Amino acid sequence: MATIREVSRLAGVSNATVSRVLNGTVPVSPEVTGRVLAAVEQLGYRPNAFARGLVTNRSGGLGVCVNDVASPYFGLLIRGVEAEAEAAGMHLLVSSGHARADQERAGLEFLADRRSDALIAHIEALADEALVEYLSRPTPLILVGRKLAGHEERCVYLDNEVGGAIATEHLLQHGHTRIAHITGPERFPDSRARRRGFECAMRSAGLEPDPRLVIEADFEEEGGYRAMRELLERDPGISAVFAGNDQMAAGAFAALREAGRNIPDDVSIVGYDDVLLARYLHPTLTTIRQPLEEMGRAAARAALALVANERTEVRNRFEPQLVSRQSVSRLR
Amino acid sequence: MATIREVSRLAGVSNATVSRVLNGTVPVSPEVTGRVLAAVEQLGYRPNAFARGLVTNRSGGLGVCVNDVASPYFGLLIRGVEAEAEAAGMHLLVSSGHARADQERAGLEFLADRRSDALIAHIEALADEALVEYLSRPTPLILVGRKLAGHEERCVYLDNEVGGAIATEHLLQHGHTRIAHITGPERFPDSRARRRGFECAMRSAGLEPDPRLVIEADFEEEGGYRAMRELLERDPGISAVFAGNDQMAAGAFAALREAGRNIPDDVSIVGYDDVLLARYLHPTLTTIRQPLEEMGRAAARAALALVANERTEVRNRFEPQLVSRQSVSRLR
DNA sequence: AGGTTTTCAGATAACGTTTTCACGGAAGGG
DNA sequence: CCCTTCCGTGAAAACGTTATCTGAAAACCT
Repeated sequence: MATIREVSRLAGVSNATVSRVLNGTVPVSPEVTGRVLAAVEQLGYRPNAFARGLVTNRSGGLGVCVNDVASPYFGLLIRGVEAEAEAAGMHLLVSSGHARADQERAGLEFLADRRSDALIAHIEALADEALVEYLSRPTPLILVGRKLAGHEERCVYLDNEVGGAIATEHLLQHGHTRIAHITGPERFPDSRARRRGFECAMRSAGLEPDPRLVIEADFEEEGGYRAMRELLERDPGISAVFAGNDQMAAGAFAALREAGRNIPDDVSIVGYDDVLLARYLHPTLTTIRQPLEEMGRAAARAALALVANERTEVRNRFEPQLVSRQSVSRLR
Repeated sequence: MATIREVSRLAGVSNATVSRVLNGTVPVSPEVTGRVLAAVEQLGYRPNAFARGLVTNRSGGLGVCVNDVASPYFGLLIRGVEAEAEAAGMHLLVSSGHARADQERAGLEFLADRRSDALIAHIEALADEALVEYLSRPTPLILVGRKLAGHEERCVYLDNEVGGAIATEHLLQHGHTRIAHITGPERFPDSRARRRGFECAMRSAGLEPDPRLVIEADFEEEGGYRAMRELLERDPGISAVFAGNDQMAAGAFAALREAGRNIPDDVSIVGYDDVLLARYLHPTLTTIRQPLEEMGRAAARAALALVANERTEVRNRFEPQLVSRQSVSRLR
């Protein structure tokens, strides 16, 4: 690979001048600029990112730490981040935390060590205190999908309690009262918030949520399937289900069909997230939309602002929104 | 951030010794090792990746260029790459090409400039000649989902023509003869190969494929929906459809349902890819499985072998496989 | 015991940029 | 026309590692 020195020799100038032409930091005469550009072209010169980073202390990289790159949920999030990063001429470094504290920790340190200019992380396992400590480290960190009290400006989040309540109210409004709830893993703050929303909405309607109708699953299709079977056994009279995410709702679909129940005539279902598959299910799934792509963009903008040390105003708080499709009907 | 010099001063040794302890390149006495490690710990020292890269010319990064990080297809691929990279202590740089030649080019150069140790790319728009040229560049490149004649060892691919044929034969075996085909964009080699497989299988069965029953769409749900409507108009007597990917099959589902056709009793459908949603559709989708995650792993292993200059034997060629579910039935 | 090898650790030279400082010449002001 | 300001350029000093080259002491032979 050609170096900046070779370019400078060929152009008959100093390496400093080549640097100036390429970065546009200081005006250089048109004549010299032309010679430099020609030499760059001729040698196919590409600046060495390591050397540049060593002196500027910038990598142009945005670190992203999520659970699983292949899940539709994170796919959308990353797409948003990527769009914003690309527009800013930055690239993405990704790392998976797999929702395990040690791996999340390793992922964050890994990305920071590689000198990401900033980090965006969807952390599920690490405790609040640990995260607060990370917030004070030199690499700017934006948390998405989580709200840290006292650090809201560093978080891009959505009120899952409100989302859980909206989902539940939608079912209540359709006349349902025996409503079951399939939650995500207890250890995820999101799961707990959605559950609180569910319980709160039930109580507001004068109904005491039956603990036997709340069952924990794993945010996966298979878990939703098993949970639904268990629920039908516990109470065959269930007329509606609020699933903690769309994948579990899809599993519940399968279990209900297997039990000969029609959706939505016998049992209504509301999901959560509005990932792609919600529109592919049959009947299409009524769900709570999280504007994931937009949240990814917002997180990226916030991160980039921190890097540039700008006081850009970004949107931190997003609202869950009901997307009404075909999986809910009025109780007969 | 603490530097290696500060660590060396605190430990009362030279910076070279600290480097040796940390990298284990040369034996160092236990006593000195202990002092160094203690100093590292005390200062919270983290080696500077830029400085290290500058001298080793390694970044520990694996560049990945795909169309769209959020699509289920690429999600699986990336998951495979990521698993293998993580095991090797490398991290992922990702960039989107959006299936446009200029962006694919920009993505590859971007990643190479950032000194990825190797690149893995799913290139759809760039021509073969351009790719061959990239193969000769200093950064090792592995192509996935594409076979470059004469460079098979640098490609991880699947025979889409065989896949297209398998799908079609499956429908033929169920007695169907009026079979339509919804292809992906003509400009994608994969689309063309699947189509060739379709036509080949038809001819082998003594049927001349009707060009009016082959229609081009965009690999998206919406495109599949429109294509299916158009097909029904052209020939209401179609009894089976081979869709170029699962998303378009899902779109076709919607169009068929809208037209009052039952799947699979009135119309049978076969998809392609076996992404997550194939199992969520109702009825579940019979499709051609591409072992994407495994292909991602193979590509990563091949790339890592190139970096290490090893002659590791990796699997280049994968076989498409029929996954029989509920969307195909015997012609009545 | 004397010489030779081995072992461990220090000094220092890269690596390829950006940036600071200095300097000569041109332009501008009185 | 001289003095000052400004502009464009070059020389050289970082930036923080790893790796090479020495050197001193310790261990090993005969």
